[in-house]
Amino acid sequence: MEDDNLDSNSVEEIDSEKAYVFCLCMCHHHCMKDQNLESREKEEAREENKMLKFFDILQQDKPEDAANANKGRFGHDENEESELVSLCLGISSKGKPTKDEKMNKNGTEKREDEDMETRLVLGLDINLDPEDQAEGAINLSTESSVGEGAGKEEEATEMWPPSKVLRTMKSVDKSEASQVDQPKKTRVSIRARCDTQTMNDGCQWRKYGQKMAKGNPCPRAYYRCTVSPSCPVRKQVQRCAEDMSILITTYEGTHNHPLPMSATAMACTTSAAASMLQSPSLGSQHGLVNSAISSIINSSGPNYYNPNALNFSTYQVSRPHQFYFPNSSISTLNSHPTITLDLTAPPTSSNSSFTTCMPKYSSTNLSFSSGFSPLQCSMPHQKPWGGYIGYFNSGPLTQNRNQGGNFLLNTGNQPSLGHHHQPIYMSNNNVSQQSSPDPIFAATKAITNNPKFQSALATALTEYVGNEACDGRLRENHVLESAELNLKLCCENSIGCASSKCLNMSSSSLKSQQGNSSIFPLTLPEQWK
DNA sequence: CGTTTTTGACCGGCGC
DNA sequence: GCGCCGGTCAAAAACG
Repeated sequence: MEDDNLDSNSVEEIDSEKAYVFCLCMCHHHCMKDQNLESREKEEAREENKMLKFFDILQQDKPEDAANANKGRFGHDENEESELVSLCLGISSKGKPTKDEKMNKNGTEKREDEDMETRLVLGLDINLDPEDQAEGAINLSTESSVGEGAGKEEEATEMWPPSKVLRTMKSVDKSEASQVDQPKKTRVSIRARCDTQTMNDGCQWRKYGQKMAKGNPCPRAYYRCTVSPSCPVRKQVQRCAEDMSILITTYEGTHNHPLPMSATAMACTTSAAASMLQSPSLGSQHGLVNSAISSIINSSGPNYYNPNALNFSTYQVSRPHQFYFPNSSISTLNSHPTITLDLTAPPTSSNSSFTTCMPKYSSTNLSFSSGFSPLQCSMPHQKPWGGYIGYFNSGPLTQNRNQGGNFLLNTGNQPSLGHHHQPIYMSNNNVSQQSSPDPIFAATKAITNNPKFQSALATALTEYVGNEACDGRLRENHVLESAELNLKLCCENSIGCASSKCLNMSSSSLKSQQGNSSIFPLTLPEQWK
């Protein structure tokens, strides 16, 4: 990331087209061999930096937003809420807690975080420990609970301590042995057709190992997130033994840093899936998933670095809401509860989601047949009504303005089987799923499209906001409405995650640039007003 | 020359 | 205790 020389005038310099180009830059860099494409990537990266800088500028212009956000995630100006959709996910404020600075022990890390101030933080971890939940410290993992969670992170700079350190810790503090009873890190496994070594999910990964796994002729590769040096997130990538065109990517852990916007799609999806897996009722009742969504809000607030970021983690579930997955099961293999999102199932008539495909694995299986990839269009909310065309994985990304404010995406369906990429046309109202699965968006959409999921989320938000977040300034009904709208946006915009900076700027700052087709999907679509 | 990948060694958990 | 297996480490090699 370079481009430190942007001046404040960059706001005017960013035209609408660039604005939605930048979000694509990281989506396909692993797959691009072509020199021209590489150079274009660099250009796009520069545009992303511009946009990030742009966010900071806007944030500086509106310090009250940060203050409000620190009060509560719904603490926007009420007048604005009539125009804006209040996702309130992952806004970074200049008023970040000082622990940010503590984490930035050297200049490099600090700059990295500065660059990512506008990015989102999403994680898989939900702490099942009731005490931690009460504190709003959310963590799925037993191991990573060392140093994770809102109440603990200040002492921890190494989120995923080396095994030697872990061993030492375990030997020192036997009192924590109770955690042994808890499952290990929750994993979210995503099956998707992919002809490249890894799915490009927007994050930066470094390979640290490769092993032959039993029962699979293909080696399993181990990657760790390198966006932040201390990020504990790991992923495993392995080809499916039965179908080599299917890539199984398993995510584990929570990013302890703001995510690049292009990575929020995956993070959002895995977070939602993990949230469902972590439902207290799921363990004892097959197929019945407790509200993933009551877990979306972390009440005591601060996310690791970003106090306003939405962490898909379990807030106290005072009133569990449940919804049903026809074919789900839990895998506790290796003590790792795993939820599998199967994005390879053939399309069905349903475009929402939880289809009735039988589980392929003895884990929580969600089969999605809908279609397109947030891997490529990971920030369509940057310009959801403007649209672009992208390819899943290795195909070239091109852009195409769509007059009607619609979203046009070429998913590069089943790239391993050819390169005839059929475009998917998505209107504001629904998604035509004419092609086969495109991974993460499908998952996100499937999860968030579930009416019960929406209802549960809305209720959870209502409870949360009504009780705590807004000092009584917002009416519950208003919040509920917002929550429902947010959910719709989550689905329609494919990732369910949007920077609230986008929210803040969408109406007042950017209307002139985009007209009705704001690059930020934060203006309320007509049909929802 | 810094970063990333490769790959054999090592470790811990688990079942027998 | 032993062996198997999954996962990680770290030195060397490769890469840009």
